[in-house]
Amino acid sequence: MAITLKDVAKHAGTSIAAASATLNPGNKSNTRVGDIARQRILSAASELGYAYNPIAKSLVTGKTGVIGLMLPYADAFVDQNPFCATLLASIVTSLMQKHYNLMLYTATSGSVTESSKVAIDSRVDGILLVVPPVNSDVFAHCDKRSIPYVSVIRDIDENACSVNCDDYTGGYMATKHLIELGHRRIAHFVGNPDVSTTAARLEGYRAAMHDAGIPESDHLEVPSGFLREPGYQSAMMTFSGSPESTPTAVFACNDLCAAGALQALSELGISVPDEVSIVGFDDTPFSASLQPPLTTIRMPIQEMGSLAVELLVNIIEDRQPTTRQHCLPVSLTLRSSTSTSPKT
Amino acid sequence: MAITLKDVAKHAGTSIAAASATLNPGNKSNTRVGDIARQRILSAASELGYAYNPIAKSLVTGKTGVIGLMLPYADAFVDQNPFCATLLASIVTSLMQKHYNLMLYTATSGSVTESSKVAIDSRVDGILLVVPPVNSDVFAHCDKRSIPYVSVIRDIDENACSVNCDDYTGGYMATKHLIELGHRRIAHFVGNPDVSTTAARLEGYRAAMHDAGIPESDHLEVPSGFLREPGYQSAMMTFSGSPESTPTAVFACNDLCAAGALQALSELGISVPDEVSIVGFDDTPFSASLQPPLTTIRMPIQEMGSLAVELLVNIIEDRQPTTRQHCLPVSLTLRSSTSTSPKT
DNA sequence: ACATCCTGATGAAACGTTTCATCAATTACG
DNA sequence: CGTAATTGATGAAACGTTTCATCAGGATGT
Repeated sequence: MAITLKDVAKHAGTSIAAASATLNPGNKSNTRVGDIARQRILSAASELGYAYNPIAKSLVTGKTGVIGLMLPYADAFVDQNPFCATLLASIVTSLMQKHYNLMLYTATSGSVTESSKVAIDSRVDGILLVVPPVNSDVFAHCDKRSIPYVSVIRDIDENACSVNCDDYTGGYMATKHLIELGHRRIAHFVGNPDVSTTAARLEGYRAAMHDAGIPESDHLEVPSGFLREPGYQSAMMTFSGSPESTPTAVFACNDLCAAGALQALSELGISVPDEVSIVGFDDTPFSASLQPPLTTIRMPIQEMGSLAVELLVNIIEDRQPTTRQHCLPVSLTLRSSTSTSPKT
Repeated sequence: MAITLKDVAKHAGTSIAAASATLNPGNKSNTRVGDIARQRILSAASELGYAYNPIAKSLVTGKTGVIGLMLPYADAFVDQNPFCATLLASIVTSLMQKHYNLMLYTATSGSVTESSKVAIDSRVDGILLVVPPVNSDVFAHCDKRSIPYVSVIRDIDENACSVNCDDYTGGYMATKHLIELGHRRIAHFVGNPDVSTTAARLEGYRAAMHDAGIPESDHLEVPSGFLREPGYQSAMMTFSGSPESTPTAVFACNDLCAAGALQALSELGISVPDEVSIVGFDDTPFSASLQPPLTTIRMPIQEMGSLAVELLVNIIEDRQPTTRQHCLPVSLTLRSSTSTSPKT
């Protein structure tokens, strides 16, 4: 049916080895082929419409040129969080530059390990694990099959590679920004406990509060989540009480959560930022479209994606990276959702 | 190095064929294996830690169990339009249910054909082409290699499968909604000319205007685009003139464009919907987070994704679909960005 | 003139499956 | 009881590459 190297070789009157060496860029053999033969092979190939079969190559080389990307929380993260799209775009772009292809896997929170097995079994050269839940044992499975991996947005043991951003400092900066605007009663809408950034951002918040000498009684940690809906709910609960005991500012665990809070406050008739200030975390393209445009902590999402790819490809190609644990800096993006405390 | 079927067979004292038939679900051969042998093979496999090699299987069966997804406009569409994320989530979910894996490819607008060749050459079983530019000859390449494909959001010739939504009716409904609210000077922010939906939505707009007997002079077609920035620019241009000659409503080509317009109007101090009404198109999760929440035409994005997968898998598995061209209905989602015309 | 080295080239052995053709032994059937 | 069908099982030939080992001949070096 399909045209193979054998057909091309026969048509050109050369050996299969010569045809392989000529037509294939990645050929590592010491097969040499002269100019006359090369020309004949080339024209035979184009004449017959030869289509190269990477499957056969993979079988012998043991490499597929494919890396897997595991995105958990299929229903929520991929669909709803623009952060995911930005990361994905960055990863796929970096990967194509390095001539790797991308196999995409998703999982629900309970099935990360299970789904990762599927990925591992499909013989990818390496795998990128994004936000792997804290209790997951994916890493062990990768090790067992000796598949290289890089974890994105989750610290793991020091032998493995990971790419993070400085969530702790981000939490600290966000909170400090609000404190400097004169706020003292500052709520933190806390993320999901199975994501490792949650704890880091919370710690940053607590540290900033303590460093400013704000008493525990003014701390307000509201269990929330990384989606719009929990942000909405948390804001509804927090701001339905009497105005005196209510916080004047919120540090939301991410922008989506902040968007939900914004919506709730709008419905409650509470003005942002005049009555309540809000800071988010992520700075996705859509955060600037919110009304008011959201002050937030900028995560270097694109850089994280390309760095993760860089690391993984290095490991795959046997260039062990010097630094294995990366923590990228964050910064404060000032927009219009924060202003001085009304009680100052 | 790795454990193969041969190792398992030797350890179990059976033939390779028996081991293959036992350990592999998709085995189509007539090889029969009894209970005793089966048990020995099973335990040998788990004892040795046998890892199945799909590459070898693909080589002989000619199937990879992988379908390719081509997302063009890598820099803009994937990164910025939440519509893309929703579609992607739907596709990958449907695909996993059918036990296919997803290989993701992106391209810039100029390189769709080029990038698709990469996809085709990597031996996917089929390919999903999303929003293929109108002048692209990807289809021809797929045909040449006889790779099945389904086009999403673009009509093509009647032999090929495609999944669309009813853009024409959507444009008509959006415009008619504004007309029924008493608006007569209604602008349409037109999308990019290389996307086939652009023309359909524009036609719907024109038809609704004509059917309402609104004179050509009240039509206002502003070349814009599917992103936030062009929406912003178009609104800035349109609404900087004197209020009398200015439209009282806008039908934006999509929600992102509408978001940009919303931003511009907010900066110009023009109230939505009190002074100007806006309708979008797509209804992505984020459109409800805009301020005011956006009235828009709902595209059945998830259904389109799963239908496209359904069709493609059917073709791959030799069940020719009865209907090849699909056009899914759209509906009007009423939110707060539209109200009666101030001039009524 | 002899050993050495490079160049161009080739045949064949992998890689790990699937599956076809074949076979012996058992069971079913009329 | 003889023939046919079924069951359990196997060896070996694909699938389309890569790459190793080998070789002939010409050039080079001493």
